[in-house]
Amino acid sequence: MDIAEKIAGEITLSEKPGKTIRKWRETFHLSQGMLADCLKISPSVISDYESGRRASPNTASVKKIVEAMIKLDEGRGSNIIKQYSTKLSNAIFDIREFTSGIPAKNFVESIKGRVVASKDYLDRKIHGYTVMDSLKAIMSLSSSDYLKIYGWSTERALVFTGVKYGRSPMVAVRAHPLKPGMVVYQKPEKVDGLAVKLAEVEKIPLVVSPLSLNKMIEELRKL
Amino acid sequence: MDIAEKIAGEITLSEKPGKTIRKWRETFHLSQGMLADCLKISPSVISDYESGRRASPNTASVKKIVEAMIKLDEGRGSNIIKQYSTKLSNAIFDIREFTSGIPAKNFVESIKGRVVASKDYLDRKIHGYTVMDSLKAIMSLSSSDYLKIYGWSTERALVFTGVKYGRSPMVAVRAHPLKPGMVVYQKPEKVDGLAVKLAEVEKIPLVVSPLSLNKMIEELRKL
DNA sequence: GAAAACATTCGACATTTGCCGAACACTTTA
DNA sequence: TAAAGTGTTCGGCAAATGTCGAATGTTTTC
Repeated sequence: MDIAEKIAGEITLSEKPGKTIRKWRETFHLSQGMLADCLKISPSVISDYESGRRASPNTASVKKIVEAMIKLDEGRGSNIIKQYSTKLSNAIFDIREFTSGIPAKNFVESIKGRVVASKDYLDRKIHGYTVMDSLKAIMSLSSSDYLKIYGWSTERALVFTGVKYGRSPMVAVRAHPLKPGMVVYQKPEKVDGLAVKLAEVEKIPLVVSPLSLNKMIEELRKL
Repeated sequence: MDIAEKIAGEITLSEKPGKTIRKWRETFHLSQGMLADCLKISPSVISDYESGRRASPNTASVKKIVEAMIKLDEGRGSNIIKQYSTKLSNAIFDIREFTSGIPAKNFVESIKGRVVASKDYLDRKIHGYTVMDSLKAIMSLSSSDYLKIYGWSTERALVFTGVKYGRSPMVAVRAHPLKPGMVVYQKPEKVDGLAVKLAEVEKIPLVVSPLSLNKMIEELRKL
């Protein structure tokens, strides 16, 4: 279930689809002109929709509009979800997007990591990372905050510090709809068997790094 | 986000809306005739939609169809999510919807429960419950499966058995977008402090029952 | 204040949809 | 096998939509 589906569903089920279209356009901070340009149609079409001149747009039109809004937001690198990031908690030590994807293997090497689960899934690219304190993150971030730690891309490594056995982070990852490209535990005492199993089921590489927090961030900054 | 929105969104975003309409109609085990009767239209209309004769149904039609499907399933007391319960892992011991909401306090009393967190939020109604094995559920249910354990209503009690300290279930609840009306631990050894904190943050009553699994189910069946 | 950006209204019209019902086809039940 | 239940196809047609562009209005920027 992604955001496109949610928006499309909401528009479709609305008594006034046009109003809902406008609501979402404004949420994305898009002008009618931008939307119309993206769709290569006249701006008056968007205005007609939003005013309710057409009481019941067809699915093809709604689909095009929703997809255009998402595409435009993506193109600006500041999606609506990121706008809500201003209130990040102090659970996050570092969060970065790479300018281009880093091979997962290189990422693991940079933190002298050892893969303990889903080793077969290291052929992917990592587009960013988030370093956070395990307990604080779980304590302070509810499910709707998770998109904050994912930043622009879910193709990222979630790095948990303050991990003893690492069961809770993997449970949280398991329960949440969005999945990271990799999970890293920084200097755990030991890795919990259930965490390994959950990582295998989710096909998410689970990596252990022996570096100190500062050293690890230092190395990640070099990527 | 409810299931109507998901279905409507999926239909709208589909390249072949008609096929998706059919998929969901069959998922609900409804005949075209039933759907047509409910909507007071000719069955051939439904057939035309599903065949794709109309490439792009309008939002009003999709809305009516989706709402009719949901209404018909409700009227039969066996919603589609419940039907998936037959394929649920053996993590689920019991799942039920009440015909009307039960006061949370009565629910707690029936299982001789003791509230250990969010006691102030017991003024709500509980519309159903799901009894599951904590570890098995976490292991076998990913985030998209959570709707299975929630049944038709999220206003339900999630009852976890096989709980030692109860941290993982609360972590999972914390991470997931949908929140239950109550969380119950059946005979835990002890209750983990973080679990209590998470329950307080989420404003979800956390209840401990001293009953055996069978005894507790027996009592819940009496509600 | 002027220009640019953004938005609205509305006539027009080709195209598509919502819906009907007749005729037919297929599947299930007794 | 016959009847009942379910589904399909398609001609027909009124209504609605997608879209244009001209004319107009509103807001923002310099």
